[in-house]
Amino acid sequence: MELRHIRYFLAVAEERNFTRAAARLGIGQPPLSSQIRDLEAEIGVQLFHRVAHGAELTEAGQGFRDAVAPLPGQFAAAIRVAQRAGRGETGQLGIGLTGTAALNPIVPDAIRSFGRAYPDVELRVEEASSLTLLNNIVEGRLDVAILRPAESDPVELREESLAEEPLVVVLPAAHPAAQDRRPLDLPLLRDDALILTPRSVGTSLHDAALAACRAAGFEPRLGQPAPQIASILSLVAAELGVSLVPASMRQLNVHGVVFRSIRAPTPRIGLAVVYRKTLPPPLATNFARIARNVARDRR
Amino acid sequence: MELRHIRYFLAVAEERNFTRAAARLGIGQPPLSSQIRDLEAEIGVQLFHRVAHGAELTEAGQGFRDAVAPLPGQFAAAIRVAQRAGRGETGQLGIGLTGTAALNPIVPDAIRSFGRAYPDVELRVEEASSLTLLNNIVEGRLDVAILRPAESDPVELREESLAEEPLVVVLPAAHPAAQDRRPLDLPLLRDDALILTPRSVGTSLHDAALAACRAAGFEPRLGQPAPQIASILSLVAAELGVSLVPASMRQLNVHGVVFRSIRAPTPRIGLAVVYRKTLPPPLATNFARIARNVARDRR
DNA sequence: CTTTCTCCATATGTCATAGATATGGCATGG
DNA sequence: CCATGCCATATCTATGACATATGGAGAAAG
Repeated sequence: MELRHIRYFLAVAEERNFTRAAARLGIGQPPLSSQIRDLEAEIGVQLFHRVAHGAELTEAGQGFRDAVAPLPGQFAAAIRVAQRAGRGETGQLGIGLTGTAALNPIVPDAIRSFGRAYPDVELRVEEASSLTLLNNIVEGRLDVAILRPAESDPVELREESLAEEPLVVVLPAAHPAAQDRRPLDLPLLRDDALILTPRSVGTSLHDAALAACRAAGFEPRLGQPAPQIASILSLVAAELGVSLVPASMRQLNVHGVVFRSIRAPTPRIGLAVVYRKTLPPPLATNFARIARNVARDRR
Repeated sequence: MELRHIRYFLAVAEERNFTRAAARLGIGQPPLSSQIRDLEAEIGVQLFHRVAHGAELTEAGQGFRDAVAPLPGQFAAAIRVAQRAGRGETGQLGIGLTGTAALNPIVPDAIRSFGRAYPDVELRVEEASSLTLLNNIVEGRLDVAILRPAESDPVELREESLAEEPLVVVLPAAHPAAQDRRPLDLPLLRDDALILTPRSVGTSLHDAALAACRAAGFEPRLGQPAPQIASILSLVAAELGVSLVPASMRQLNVHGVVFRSIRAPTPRIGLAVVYRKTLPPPLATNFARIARNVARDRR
């Protein structure tokens, strides 16, 4: 049995007339009769009484009609579902964020915009280190991520830059350089311990901070490693050292720390949206597009 | 799109492998590839990622699978519905009864048996005059009826006799013949008014009663007509006359009336199940069969 | 790095069958 | 009684579903 038989059957059931039903279906009457006869033979039950003035449903035909009437609509609905999913308007989207990326206002903006543009998409947001996120995307556990891009990121991923922001210095409130509000000369920190997350957590910020110090002409002394970005601020507040962080972390109001911008050449760090180059979920590219738009409008 | 495409799609989606899916479907791999390609072209969306080790569902494919997975089962269910209805195991059955037929114990027995044998059939029982019932059956408003058959019943109906029962006389308790318990000689009633329903309500009992009197050698005097069978007893109790009724009406305990059987040759009246000769609903023939069985077992 | 295996796509031929056309039978109605 | 409307049968055509043969590409194995 094929959908064709159902469509033909329903047409005859509605018209109560083979000839008119055939016309409506755009075929001749004999093939329609033949198809209905085949259908009846297959299910072993007569569906129509052929009477002089047309065709009447039998009891079996009525039951059959009730059972199959919704089927053509379900076929059509399935097609629409597939098309919408193909355009990336439905489904699930797993978004990954790193600790510092989540603090950049572009990120909540982008997620909010996406949620409005694709209300039928189920969002799943998780925070993890850059390396975890990149791995998850490569292996398909995650669709897209916003993070700090690094040279070492896998080549099979597409990274689209969203923004660049300056690094700023974080000092304990009691630090001698904490009172000055002017841009700070990095070499002033040459004697302080530099608190960073381990390079295994995120290469980008780690490398950017080290590179900034070296560009300023000194090799920093590394202090205690911080397990996560947010805990850098706690360690600084505890006067265990100083650190360099993206400017957007200024919005974290941690007691006992002071942020100071850095005198030119100001080191900068990027923010990028990342997804698979091959077979990207349509949702992922849609999300990336919206994130780019949000970033552009903010610039 | 045809059901075939759905079956093929679901097989590939499950096997994640065109070759195995084709084997399971009993066709070759190239035609399967071709059918899937046609399906994708029709809905304009790629459903599978063709990768080295097989085929993976795209987002669209996953949505499509969720939407179409139940369809093959629904086709099968529709076939079963039609087959059951074709065997007369489901649907509605309209049963008509005349006033006197309803009193014969065969009738409730038959309805009860049918309800047990076909629990999925929705029963609709109505009581009306023979002529109304016969008309309703001819015109399709009713499927089957149990009534007192008459020669004048439409030939396009099939009547299957269920039983015959004797007529008995109904007398007012004060009637001179009411005391005797032996079978009564009909001519004893030649001076009493005979109370009957109008011939337009039911020819059978009307004619049978008149015929019995004439066979007994007298022309009865007709009393006031009774609108329904049951009201005959009330009119007799009111001493407006006597009547002849089927023996099964004895179970009506109306105060002030006495039943007496009739001396041979005892007039008899039939009980029959009636349904259309042409295009009888399967349920109607099933009901008639059960009614015949019940009647046979009671004999 | 080459070989081999696996799997899907392409190419081509065949056959089943959906459908067209022509016609006949059977009711109903003027 | 003939005209009309409707469905069934008969026959032909052509689309397309499927089989067979082959190619190409990636992964696994040597």
